[in-house]
Amino acid sequence: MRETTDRPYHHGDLRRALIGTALDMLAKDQNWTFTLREVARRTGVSHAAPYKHFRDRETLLRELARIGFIRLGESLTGAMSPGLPSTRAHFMAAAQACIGFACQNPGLYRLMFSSDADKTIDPQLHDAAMKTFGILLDLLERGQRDGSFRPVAVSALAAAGWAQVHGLAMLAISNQLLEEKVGATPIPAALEVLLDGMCRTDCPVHVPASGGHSEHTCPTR
Amino acid sequence: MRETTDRPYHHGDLRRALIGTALDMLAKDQNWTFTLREVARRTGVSHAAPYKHFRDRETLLRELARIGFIRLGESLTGAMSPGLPSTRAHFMAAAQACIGFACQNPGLYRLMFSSDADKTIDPQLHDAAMKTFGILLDLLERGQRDGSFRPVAVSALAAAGWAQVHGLAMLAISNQLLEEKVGATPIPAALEVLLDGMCRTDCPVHVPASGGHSEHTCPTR
DNA sequence: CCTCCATGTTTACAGGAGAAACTTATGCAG
DNA sequence: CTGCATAAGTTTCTCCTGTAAACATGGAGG
Repeated sequence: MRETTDRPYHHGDLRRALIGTALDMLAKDQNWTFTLREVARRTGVSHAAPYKHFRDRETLLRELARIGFIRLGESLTGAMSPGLPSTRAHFMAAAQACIGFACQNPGLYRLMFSSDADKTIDPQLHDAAMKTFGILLDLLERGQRDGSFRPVAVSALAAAGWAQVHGLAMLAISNQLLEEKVGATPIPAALEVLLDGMCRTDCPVHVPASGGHSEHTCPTR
Repeated sequence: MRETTDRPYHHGDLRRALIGTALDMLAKDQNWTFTLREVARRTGVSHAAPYKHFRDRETLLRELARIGFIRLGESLTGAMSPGLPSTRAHFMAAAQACIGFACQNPGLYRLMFSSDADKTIDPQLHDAAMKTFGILLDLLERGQRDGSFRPVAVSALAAAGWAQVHGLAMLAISNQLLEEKVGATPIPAALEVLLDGMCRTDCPVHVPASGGHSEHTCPTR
């Protein structure tokens, strides 16, 4: 990469360079509040140059989000090493990887799930998000096949697992998981509670088929 | 309230009026991207007038977040009518109320949990957030006392429940709960799964003792 | 060699944050 | 009642952003 040396008027691959700069800034900031002009500045081009590659600021943001989903997917698959003892352990590893990704890339993570990254506008972004979500679905279906997870609708498990992980991630990066509220190790603790609800036991609980939830008999201690 | 009639130079209660206008805008927008000038404009004062009441834009945002926590708390207590059959049902009602609050006030909800509403800066905001969180804690402790919830560390239940509800809320207001991903009724379905993990059964599962396994320190900015 | 065109740059404009200086009403001392 | 200190609003200013339009440059194809 020739960076500060020549600058031959035509950058060569400005699009990629802008994305790289923006990702760098996003990797440290919280709020993806970076300004397009500063991205251009740090990339060493004029403030209007980015408009030759992205129609507007939001188009760049969506592209960043798309890359974020791809990277998150890589983190997830990387975390689920086949050596783990159970599907439950796989879920745990994937969940922690997802939260770890969020903590290491708070701005990017927030962007990915913000309404600025509107998936109804950009089909490629939508595809990337769906593909990453598919990793979770695959894991859940595998867990149901091997008897680890309860035989409820897989979409229910997906909603629960996703919401839990996303919620922990968002709370973590917003610094809301204060010890006075949720203890010293809230993330594994919360995940264990959820997994207790997802995992099969020898006394299966009700099936949340439609609206009504059946009565729970809680034996006295 | 004399609003558009006289305008006697001194508004009378501009601070409250600004907050009201901002809340109105927040109640409809998604992104609390409102500009301070527009708040002033809609309130009918000059663009610099707000600075007599709020040091800067973020100070106003924190005040809005504080009010949001108070209102959310009212929603929660209002939802837990004493007629409900079980503590589990109380939790379910409170969770749905919280998510409903978020869906009706997406901008405000997002603001409340964003890093723009930095609770380490404003003690009053911190207090309001803690007070609302206390409603959840009380519910969980009550549930443990009456035998509904498992006798694990209450902070684990709190982390799990909070993350689940917050995650569902954030996903819902970001329009991420697409049916193709999580089914038609993801919110009750996910909550039931979690509650199965929180509630006591005749075969209690393991205890996630506080000797946490993995490290997840999130760097604060 | 000349000309086209993608990719740069400069210039221009509307709008926002916030600071400083100015204006108006109000309350209080005498 | 007079006169001023002060809180609260207004005007004006500077610096910044997004984005459009006009202009420049240099490599590719005739």
